[in-house]
Amino acid sequence: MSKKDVCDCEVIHADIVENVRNEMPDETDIYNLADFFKVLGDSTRAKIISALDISEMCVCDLAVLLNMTKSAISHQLRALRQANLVKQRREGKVVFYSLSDDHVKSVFELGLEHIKEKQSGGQL
Amino acid sequence: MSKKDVCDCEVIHADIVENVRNEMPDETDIYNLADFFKVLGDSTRAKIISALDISEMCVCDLAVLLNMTKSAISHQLRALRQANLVKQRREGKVVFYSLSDDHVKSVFELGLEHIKEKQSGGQL
DNA sequence: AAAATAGTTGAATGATTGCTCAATTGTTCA
DNA sequence: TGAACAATTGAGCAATCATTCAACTATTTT
Repeated sequence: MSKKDVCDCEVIHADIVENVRNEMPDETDIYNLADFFKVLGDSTRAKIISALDISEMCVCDLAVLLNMTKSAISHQLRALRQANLVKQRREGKVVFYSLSDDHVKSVFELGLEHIKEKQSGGQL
Repeated sequence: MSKKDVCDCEVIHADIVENVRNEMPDETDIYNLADFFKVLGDSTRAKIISALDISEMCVCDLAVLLNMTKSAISHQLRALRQANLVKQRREGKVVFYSLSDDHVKSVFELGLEHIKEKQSGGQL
């Protein structure tokens, strides 16, 4: 048994651990999922997504709306693009961004439900 | 007009910007939502949640399952606890953790749909 | 009371990350 | 062609964060 190399404790419930190990989603999927949430887990990117959920916008519009530089917005749009959350459309000098699918909207709405519930339910 | 203090560009579509500004969710909500996703956006915490979704587990079990120290697991459980994602139950020396509500499960499943779709649909 | 085990906590550290700044690309218009 | 503007990019910096390490609390057992 070499599992104790890293873990500094005995297995308490070997049966549970084995069962969970077999039932757990593929490690790669979990990793990708965490990366997906990581992209959503920044307030600037969350604002961008909330905005694009209402209307297609160009980089400059987003910069004015969020009171940030075009550069900062562009950097974050890059992250959103790489995660397949937004798509772009060029019209002359202007690049318009919009959400690339409906999943994000659903995920956002579910997340909002969660935080709203915790706001009223428990006190911090 | 003092908005140009930060943004280094002219407003391209003032009407769109104003409309979006009025329609956007409350800034506080977006901020809390981003914090919620930030907690999910780490592979260790995502694994813990995936595991607890299958069975209640103690810190030691999780440490063995994920091949990490109890300390590292405990630190992450603290983050999950503060975000109201997990709850604890003590039984003697052992503390059992479990998911605190169903929202997380739904959010995870939606997120998985998203990444599965992108896997088959587009190539990197 | 003392030993043993499960879990928590705080400080320290190495890695990641968001923004700024400066330079560059791409497009339009004179 | 060159000036003007939208957007992108890379390097650098400060802040955040995940893990380690060591010390500590809590509970059980002898």
